[in-house]
Amino acid sequence: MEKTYTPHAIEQHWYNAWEEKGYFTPKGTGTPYCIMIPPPNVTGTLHMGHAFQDTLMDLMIRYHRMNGDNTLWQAGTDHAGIATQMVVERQLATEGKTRHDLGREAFIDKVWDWKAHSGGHITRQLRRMGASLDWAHERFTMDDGLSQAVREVFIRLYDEGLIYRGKRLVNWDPVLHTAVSDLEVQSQEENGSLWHLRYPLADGSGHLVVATTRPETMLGDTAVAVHPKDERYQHLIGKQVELPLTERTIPVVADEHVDPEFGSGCVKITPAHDFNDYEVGQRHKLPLINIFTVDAKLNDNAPATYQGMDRFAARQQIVADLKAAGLLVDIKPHKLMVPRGDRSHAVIEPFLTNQWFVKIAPLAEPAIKAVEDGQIKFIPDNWKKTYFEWMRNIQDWCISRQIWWGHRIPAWYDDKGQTYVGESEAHLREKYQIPETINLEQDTDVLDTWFSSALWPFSTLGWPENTERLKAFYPTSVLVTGFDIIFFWVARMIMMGLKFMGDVPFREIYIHGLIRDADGQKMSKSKGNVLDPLDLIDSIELETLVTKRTTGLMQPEMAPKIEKATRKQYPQGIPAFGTDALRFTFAALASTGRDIRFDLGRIEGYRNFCNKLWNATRYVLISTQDSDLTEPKVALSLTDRWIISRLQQLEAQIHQHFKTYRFDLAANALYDFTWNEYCDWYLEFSKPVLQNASEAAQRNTQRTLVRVLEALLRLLHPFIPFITEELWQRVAPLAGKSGDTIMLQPYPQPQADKIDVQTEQEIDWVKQFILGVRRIRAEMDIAPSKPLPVLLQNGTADDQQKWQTHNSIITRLARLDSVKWLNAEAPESAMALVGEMQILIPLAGLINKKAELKRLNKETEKLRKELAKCTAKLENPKFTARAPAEIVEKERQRVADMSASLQQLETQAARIRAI
RNA sequence: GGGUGUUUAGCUCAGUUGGGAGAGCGUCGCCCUUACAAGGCGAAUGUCGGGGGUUCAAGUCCCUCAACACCCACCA
Repeated sequence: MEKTYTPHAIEQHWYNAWEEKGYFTPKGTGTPYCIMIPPPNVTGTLHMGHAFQDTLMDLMIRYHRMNGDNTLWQAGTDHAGIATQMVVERQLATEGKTRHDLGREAFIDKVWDWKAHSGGHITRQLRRMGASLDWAHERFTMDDGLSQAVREVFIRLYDEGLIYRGKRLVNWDPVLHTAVSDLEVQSQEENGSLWHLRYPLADGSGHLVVATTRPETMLGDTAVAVHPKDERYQHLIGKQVELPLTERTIPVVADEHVDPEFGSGCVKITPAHDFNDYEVGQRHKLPLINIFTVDAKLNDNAPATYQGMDRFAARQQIVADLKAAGLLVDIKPHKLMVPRGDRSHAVIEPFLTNQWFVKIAPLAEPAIKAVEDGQIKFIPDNWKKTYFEWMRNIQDWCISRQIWWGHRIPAWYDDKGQTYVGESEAHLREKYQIPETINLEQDTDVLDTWFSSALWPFSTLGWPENTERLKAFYPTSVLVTGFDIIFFWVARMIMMGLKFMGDVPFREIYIHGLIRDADGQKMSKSKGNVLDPLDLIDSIELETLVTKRTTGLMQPEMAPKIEKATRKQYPQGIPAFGTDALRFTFAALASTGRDIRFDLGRIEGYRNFCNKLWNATRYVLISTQDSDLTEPKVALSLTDRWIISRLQQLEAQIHQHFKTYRFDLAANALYDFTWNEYCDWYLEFSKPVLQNASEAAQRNTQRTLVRVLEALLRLLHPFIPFITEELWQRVAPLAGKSGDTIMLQPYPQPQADKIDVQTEQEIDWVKQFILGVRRIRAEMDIAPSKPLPVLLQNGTADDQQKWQTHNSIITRLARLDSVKWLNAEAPESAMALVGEMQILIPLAGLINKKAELKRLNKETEKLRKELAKCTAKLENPKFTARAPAEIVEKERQRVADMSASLQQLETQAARIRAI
């Protein structure tokens, strides 16, 4: 076995072997356990958020698979409509073409082509993470089955009146030429101006002043509104004003929407280009005048001089023209929230178009109830508040998109504009007896990507067919996702699941935190602080990292700053830590309800942990070579029983932590047991046994070394699958285990009868003894190599018995020379206490008197403080009267123990002083 | 404006029903002790954000203030 752990040598090999042998496919028997992967975009590359999320899912999946459940982790990717279309369009752009040059069909072929060649990137990366997804049943949101499910859902919702088409004001992306949903609009604060414009009254009796951040929309104004109770403007209500730059006059209306405190208290109303104004327009039956084209250029409804101008050019021109006409009163700087498309970053325009909507209220109601009733639980529980907040204020969902890549809306129109919704043109002609002479045109729109994602928990399992997989795995067990898509995805899956399956899509929703950089900043390309999980696994040279971080920036001027920071933070680049270390880090940091700062120090520490495990295994293998490890013929030793007992306690904890999604606590418990109990103590205990003890005792210890390690590897496997498989292959045969893979071995279950509290206490005594000697040695500056003579005094019969049992271990681990029980007066010594028993190390030649006094003093002080606190508590009559009896008793015991120790320490100090 | 979270050692974070403040990293000593220097042994370190309250007892429960972070909605 190699002396040092090198992750690369083992990872690739084991993953391929697992996948080839079909270990990721559900075994078909046992309790079903299922997680649906949140389908990554087919265009995507794995980022830290994915890596974290997928690690958590793989942990649960491997845990349940080992527990014997019928375990499915459903694989798949999302067609990601706009994102994918943009990728392919960008590619076309390099050839100087647009999608319109190709036409719809050829373009879509091109996208499929792209998917076939480049679409598998992220699934390959998932494999590098060790994710045990059922690749054999991988799905894609646009494959035939899922497309069929999408049509079925659309048609059924339409037939029930839950999908409708209407001309509405929607969020329009003038760059992508499509409607987007409310959720896809990101508002951000930007600097703008508030223009104060004068509108003359039509009767020539004066004017009023409106304030606006968007002067160009004035060309679409159809009213001015004032607050009905605003005393300043009572006389204006019902009058007409001349709309400057146009030939039109518009009315002054009274509406509650107006805030008299803001601006001038008069608001221009543009119903076709503002959501609030639209509402006002509806209330007052105002006409809607659309002044924009799909590119947000001024259209034919605008005066001729402005037609064809871009909205921002038109703004400047209109302001200039108003100024020239003496109608510009004031320009004030003003901060405002600008709505931008989350994909194109273009300023979103409220725009009047025909779109398809899902009537959401009837679907939301049962979805709210499911969470209220606890049929679905959020973890952490708080997220349900966010969920309710949104669901109770939910708006109809605009599901049509004017792009090409996606599920085509299954609606056809005849020449008279009659709408038919159905499976296909042929079906419809059949169903409605439409002769071929009547032309049917399919709607050109496609569906919002999230429409198909909403069906993911059942469409992937074969719905609308009632397949075996669907029966077995729906509802799924848990959904693991980030808070950012609770609205986009989680809520919509719940609504669709309840509607079409009659049951919730998952029983629990585990919401994890965000991975941030070491300074707590969000990772983003523009900040140049992105870490690539694959670089952490494989390593990356500084120069490559710098190049990676500084190319393709939206703001290239940031490059020098990013380069400098990167060179400073990673002067040596990033070393290879391996997948297991990365996974363990994610697990260890995954406390619930908290974002994670990812710090290289942590992953390094856990890489070292893997190395520790590697070397411990090496020791065990070396120590058990050619040994007979059959059933023990004599009783196990106390140290053997101790580590076995500790192992049971660990196993119980791990199960508990999985149940409560506390992967951090599970990882810490495993780390602690492996390093601080198994390696630091048990392996050390085993050394004297293997050198000196009887053959039977040796065999028992060898057997225990192997068996505990074997169980430990299984416990660790969900966290660090590669190294545990590699090591298990070597250890398992010695432990009498057979099987092709650790992946399918049973997860260890605690056995209550092997928990032995008394033995744990006894070994604790041994540890205290050894630690006492080590402390004196270190603080007295005695060379670790020098064996020490020790005298024992004041011990009980029990202490003597324990010493008898464990003397060889203690002698070795504490490096003792000789040990004597003392009845007579002790010579001048340094002292440590184990309970009442004194461990004395004679001063002669070894120990500095002053140093020992100082050391005793320090311990005495600490004890005295603690004792004072406890005594005060006990002297309080209210405490003894009201606190539970066992708490009072515990305090009394502590005071007794501390007083006894204190007295011994003081006597010892006095003795040394007297010398 | 509405909502949610966070604040514990130098740093990153645990702290389960209120009952002796913990871990990792870092720091400081000593050590190449035959599994491991990616290591071993030992040590130091806290007005648990501030204030108030409930309680015999508060990091933990309640109120309040502050700082930071995030989400939703917005004033044209």
